[in-house]
Amino acid sequence: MTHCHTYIQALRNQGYRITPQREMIIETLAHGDVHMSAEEIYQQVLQRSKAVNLATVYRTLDLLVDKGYATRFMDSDGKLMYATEKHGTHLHLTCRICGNNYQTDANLLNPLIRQIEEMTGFKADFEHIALSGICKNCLDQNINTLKKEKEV
Amino acid sequence: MTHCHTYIQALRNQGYRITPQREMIIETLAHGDVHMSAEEIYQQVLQRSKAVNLATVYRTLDLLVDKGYATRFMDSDGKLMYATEKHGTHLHLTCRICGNNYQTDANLLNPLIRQIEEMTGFKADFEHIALSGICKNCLDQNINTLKKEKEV
DNA sequence: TCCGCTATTGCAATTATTTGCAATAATATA
DNA sequence: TATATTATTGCAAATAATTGCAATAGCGGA
Ligand SMILES: [Mn+2]
Ligand SMILES: [Mn+2]
Ligand SMILES: [Zn+2]
Ligand SMILES: [Zn+2]
Repeated sequence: MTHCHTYIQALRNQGYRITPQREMIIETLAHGDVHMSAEEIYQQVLQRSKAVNLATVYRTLDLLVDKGYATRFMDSDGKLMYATEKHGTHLHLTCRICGNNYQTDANLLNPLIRQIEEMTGFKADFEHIALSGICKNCLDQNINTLKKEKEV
Repeated sequence: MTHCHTYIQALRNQGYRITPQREMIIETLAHGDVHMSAEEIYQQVLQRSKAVNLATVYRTLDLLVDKGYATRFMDSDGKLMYATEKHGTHLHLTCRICGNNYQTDANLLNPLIRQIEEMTGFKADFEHIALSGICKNCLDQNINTLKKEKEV
């Protein structure tokens, strides 16, 4: 019993109809790579059945994101990527200089999420977040350049 | 001397050419609403001069984001929005149920950013972040429904 | 099992964003 | 100020993502 069945069951309980398209799309995302684009999911589902449409993939992904079962973020090429939260939470650090992507323990977010809840009552999902900044390598290499920029 | 001149000057110092298009686009974003779409900026710049192209707006906004002078996020309609960091840092909380958008003191992020830097050396920008979750209102109203979902 | 209701799909059209390329214009240099 | 260099622009085409609508098919009830 894998987690994609949890999502499917939860959707059914909320009154959503379970179509073969939705099942295949959810299974593909849940069992595939951590991050997948709509197009990648579409191509994989196509190999199983001709009865899918890219628009349906987008709509199903939207539904999953709405429900909080998946997260969406924009990769460095500007394309939207999706991941189920069951693949583990993410904290992406993207370097503005070299473009490298670092992943960090998402537990770092726990205190932030707890504090937001205490202060505002808002219960933030413990999910994928992407922060941009400058990585250690680039900081070291560009320390002089950066100093000059700051002086402006 | 407004902050848009700071960005323009910084770009010049880095060897970027300062064109009237770039000036107008940067001024418009820096002096306009906190969040603006590329299309909105384009329309405002058009009123000043016919010599702008939407593609140039997108390219200039990309440059600002790359340099860390502006941030980009996707609004609830799926459109990309831009804001200069000089408009103040943001912490958006978007409710998955009612769709409302709450803004919170971005200083909440300070400890997280500090901890990331200590652990990884990555210097995250102190910038616009959007978290999704469920707001207090919706939590209260839907507490039973949510409980049921969890049991699945 | 069949039927009716209506959510969901596929398709095509629309909108949003990106990109290649030739023309233009910003800057450095003389 | 005139010239050379090359980054930037505008345009049009490509790609990514969304949406309206008629056809289809889940699912609950007879
Ligand atoms: Mn991720
Ligand atoms: Mn913002
Ligand atoms: Zn880097
Ligand atoms: Zn809400």
